[in-house]
Amino acid sequence: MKTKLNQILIQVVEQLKQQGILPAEQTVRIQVDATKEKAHGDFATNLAMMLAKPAGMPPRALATKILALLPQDSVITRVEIAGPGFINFFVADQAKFAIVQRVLEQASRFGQSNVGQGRSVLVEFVSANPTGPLHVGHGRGAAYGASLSNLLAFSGFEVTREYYVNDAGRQMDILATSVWLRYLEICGEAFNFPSNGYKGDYIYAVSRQLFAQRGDSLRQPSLEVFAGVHPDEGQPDGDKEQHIDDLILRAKALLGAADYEQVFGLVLKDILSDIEEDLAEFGVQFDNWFSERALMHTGVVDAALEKLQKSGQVYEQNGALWFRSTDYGDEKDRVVVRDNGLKTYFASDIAYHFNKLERGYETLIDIWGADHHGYIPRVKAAMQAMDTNPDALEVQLVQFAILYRGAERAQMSTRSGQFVTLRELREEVGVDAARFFYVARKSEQHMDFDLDLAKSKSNENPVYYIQYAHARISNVLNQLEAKGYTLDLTQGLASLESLTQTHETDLASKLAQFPDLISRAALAREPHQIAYYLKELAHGLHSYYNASQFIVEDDALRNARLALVCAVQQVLKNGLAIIGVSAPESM
RNA sequence: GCGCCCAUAGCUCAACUGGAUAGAGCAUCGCCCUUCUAAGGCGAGGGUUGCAGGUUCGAGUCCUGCUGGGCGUACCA
Repeated sequence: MKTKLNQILIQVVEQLKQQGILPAEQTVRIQVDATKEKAHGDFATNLAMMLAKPAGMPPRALATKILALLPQDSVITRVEIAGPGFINFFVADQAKFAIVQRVLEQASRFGQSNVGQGRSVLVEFVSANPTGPLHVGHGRGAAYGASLSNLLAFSGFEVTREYYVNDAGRQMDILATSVWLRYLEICGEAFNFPSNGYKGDYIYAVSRQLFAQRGDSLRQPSLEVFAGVHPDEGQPDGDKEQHIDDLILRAKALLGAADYEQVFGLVLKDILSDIEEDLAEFGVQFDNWFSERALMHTGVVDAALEKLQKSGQVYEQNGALWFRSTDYGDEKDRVVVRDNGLKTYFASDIAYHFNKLERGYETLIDIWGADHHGYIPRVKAAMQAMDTNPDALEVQLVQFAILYRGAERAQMSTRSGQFVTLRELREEVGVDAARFFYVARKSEQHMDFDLDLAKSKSNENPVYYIQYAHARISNVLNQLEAKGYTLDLTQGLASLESLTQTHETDLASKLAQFPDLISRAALAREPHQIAYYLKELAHGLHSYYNASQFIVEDDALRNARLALVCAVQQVLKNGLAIIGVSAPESM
């Protein structure tokens, strides 16, 4: 309907040009919107107001001219000029119900579009360091990324979901060393655990696993382990960073390359499989787990650096290698190889983003925590320096969820071992509520997450409101059989003209908005719009349910109502599927 | 200091990307279960959209300057 009005208006604009009312070279963006208020009809356009100036006449006068040019159409019962110059269209009730048949025919495909035009998109999200379990902060990125990916796939994009595994670098060494130290404690060694080591329970679990596999064959006397190690924080002249770095060197030296690798590999595998399982239970799945270590070991990072070197975009200073990111608008140049010879995380990221494009993706969507926003200019700079288009990268920042327990703010820190994990959240609140809660908020909006509220009053969560609407319809269909009727959709679709209630036309209009809403949400990367739409649709259903009985004696009326309600159920289901929430048959 | 993000009802959030009288849920106060599920419905109250200017037919939305909060500003990841 909306596209039809669009086409009509395009023709009207052409005629205005021919009549000399509009300059021939005038470009126009036709805008037709579903109205918020019923008094304004079903659709409205602001065309006359947009063109008032180029036409050199008042909006309402122009609107009158436009009205005269509109072709007769049986579907449009009335057109009127309103307010400052809006043109409102009133659609015949009977035409509104045509959507019911479309929904039922297209079923799970209803709402799909081709706005993506088959463009290949790589959506990279979560990508949390594998140094511990996911916490609730990651949950928001996971929920957003998964929903956005579904939304894009539904809208004609070719989507690949990727998790970048930061399995290289110092944090991983600290982790491996922490595991070994806990292992030594299990063996019976006594010492002060480094203040900067990882202290979570999951470290013990891996250490016990290590002990089970290797007995005490990796044991070293603690005196030997701490020999020559810089003192820890809290001791005279102590430095926790220096302390842990020295311990890493001791671990590597005392264990040897092969055994160190085993410890490293054990903890990495343990944590990664835990993350993968955690996400799967949260309804989030990846097509690809992309390893940073692999990127380094296969020489991809070196190749990227070499490319920059050849084009003269890196230089040496103070023993480090710098990339001239200021040439591309960054605040300062960035180190890619440190004076100790280690490549920075940024070096891998240059190679990684180049690699993404090399794999053939046209659009790269990175979903990052908002604390990484300062990182965007340098990555874009690198893409430009690597001779690729920086506009191919689109960074979606997700703000932190600030956790509360009642009025008290809960602190999160992976290393102190005090945090709320995603797993705990799932168990307390449930997957559906958690997914919905996260995705119902605009991603760049700061968000307060009150755990006490989420679990103690979970019945008040809006997700149940939507699910309830879905379940209610299932229940009606069950009741239908219990009362000895059979659903006859063919008759229902043929009898839609018997639907005359406001609730019914409202629902039909709402259904008709779904495809457009999906396209808009996909292009804006805003899955939260779906959540709000579903609430409104559910509200329409609940109102209708309270106002009239669906299972009535009149066959035609009964089946018409049921056809409408089945269509509502289908759309609820499609929308919920995109945001990763289940559509229960009963509650 | 500089940069990015945010500020909307008591609370948590929307507002179709510049449109008409700024909307929902929670909380508060009235009603509605002999009916297909009351996890529901109907209604009421609640607002100078942080403040001050500007842009235009029209601003919660855009521009400038403040105020207040978050984040960033590493040879960390």
